[in-house]
Amino acid sequence: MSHPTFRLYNTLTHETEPVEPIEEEHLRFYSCGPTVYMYAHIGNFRSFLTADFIRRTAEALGWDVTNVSNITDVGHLTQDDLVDPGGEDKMQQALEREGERFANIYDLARHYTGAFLEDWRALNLREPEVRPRATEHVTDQLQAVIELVEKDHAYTTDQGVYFSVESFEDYGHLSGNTEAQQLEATDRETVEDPQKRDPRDFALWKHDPEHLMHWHSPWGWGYPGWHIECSVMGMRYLGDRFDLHTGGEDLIFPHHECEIAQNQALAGHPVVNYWVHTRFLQVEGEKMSKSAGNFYTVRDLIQPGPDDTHVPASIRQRGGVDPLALRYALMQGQYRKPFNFTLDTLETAARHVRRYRSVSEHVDEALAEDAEGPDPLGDRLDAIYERTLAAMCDDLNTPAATAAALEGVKAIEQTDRLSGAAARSAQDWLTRTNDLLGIVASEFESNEPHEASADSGLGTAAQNDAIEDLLADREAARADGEYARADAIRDTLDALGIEVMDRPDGTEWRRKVEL
RNA sequence: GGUGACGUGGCCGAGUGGUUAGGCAGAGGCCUGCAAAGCCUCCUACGGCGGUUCGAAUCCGCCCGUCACCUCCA
Repeated sequence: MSHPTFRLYNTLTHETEPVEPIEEEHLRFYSCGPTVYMYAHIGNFRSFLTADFIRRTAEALGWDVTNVSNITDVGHLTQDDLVDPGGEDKMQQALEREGERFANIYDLARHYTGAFLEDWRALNLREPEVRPRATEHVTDQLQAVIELVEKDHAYTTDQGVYFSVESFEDYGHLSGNTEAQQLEATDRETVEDPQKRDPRDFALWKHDPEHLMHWHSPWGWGYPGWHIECSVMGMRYLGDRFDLHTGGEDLIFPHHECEIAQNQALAGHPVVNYWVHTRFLQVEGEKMSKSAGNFYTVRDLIQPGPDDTHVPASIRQRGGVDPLALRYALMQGQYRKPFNFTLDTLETAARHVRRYRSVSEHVDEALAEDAEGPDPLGDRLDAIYERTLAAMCDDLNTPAATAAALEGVKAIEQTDRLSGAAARSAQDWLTRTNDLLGIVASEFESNEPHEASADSGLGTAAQNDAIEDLLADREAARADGEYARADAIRDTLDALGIEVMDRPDGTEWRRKVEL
């Protein structure tokens, strides 16, 4: 079967280009990961999801994938173009804010790293082949800085080491920020390093023996600049030529611009062919911010605590939404366009995810029965899958892909009685669709003790028994024509968040998804 | 001020020259004891002004608006 061409928008060229891996059918790419100083929010994961879809699409095409995704566990200054030893960094601020929770900065990093990985699995993102930590690669970073100084791409001052932007003529290509005076023109409240040669120069190493994390270097105790870690870890694991690099749109400048300069200065040639950036999302039409009250971490939505009052009560009361619903909701905008995340979208997503689960269960039942009969679904579902894959290959058009896939759900639902052959086709389609989109079933459930949540269709055995008892009473009442009593029982169930559905072949129930 | 992205029906969002996106909400119908769920039908838009063309949401120009980055941020 011939596959569609995988195309992605390349920030470097401003064009949507066919993805042509350097090694045939082997995509190698680097994804900028989080700084672990707080719980990751849904915007962070929109960006990580982009990397996950690049992986899944490549795998669906039969390619091998090597993905490196870092964890930044070094606290970097809030102004990385200066080496101001008086400044505080994000992780240090977090530690001071949460001093009672953590014994030191490493404790804090460990905690948030663990939480991040939990969220990652909950949202059904596939694990990268390599997940390097910045703190474990400081020696590599130091060596890179030394090399840059030796090659005259960097110079030292009393306060640290700077990359000399002047030494790299292509600086500004990625972002379009080519004018030095633009950077000078920006208001800066911090004290300049008087020894800095060019306002655009950025720090590679900061001299600061007082920093909570510090390492020994030829320039005394200190810590590395922010941009150098990704250059170093990328090339360490992917070599000095690899295909693609992802990140949020905010990283275009300065982070990726600086990374390109470092890479090229070190390697002597371009290192990365495609740069892919995910746009920020908004929440309910506004920039997500704590002050606006629309700032959601992943765990705010999938397992909110009773004190998380900024989370809508409807979500808190039901113990959070299905993580796959959050994943589905985040797919309703293409990564490269502005996306307005709303609770309405989340609720719709929860319904669709439940629909997939329901169809999946029916297919399982039909497989067990394995009835004789034709297979009206196979060809239809194959065509739907091809359209889904084509949408993903078209610059990760996830809204179009989910729209196409939903037609497959309908096709299965509309089939009155699934033969064994039809069920096998349906099962095969569900598996392929889940491999590509990750919205049918979690691939990590076995790793994680999944707490029974309202819309997982699970629930405690005792609860389910009570519901079954009520339904039995209702059935008896209906059989006796006592509809008033039957409807009263239905109202009781409804108040418990249970939907009752009388189908031709019997009564079914499920938990509601209204948020 | 500089750089870039984007503007589609009540809402979310596909669609790059001529033919239905889809979903959500809403209306009607089928089914049901009544509901719910599901299914069927309906609701037909492209920021504004010019231009190119037989024909533009789709190409070009200008304008308006929104968002983001230029300072930590996915």
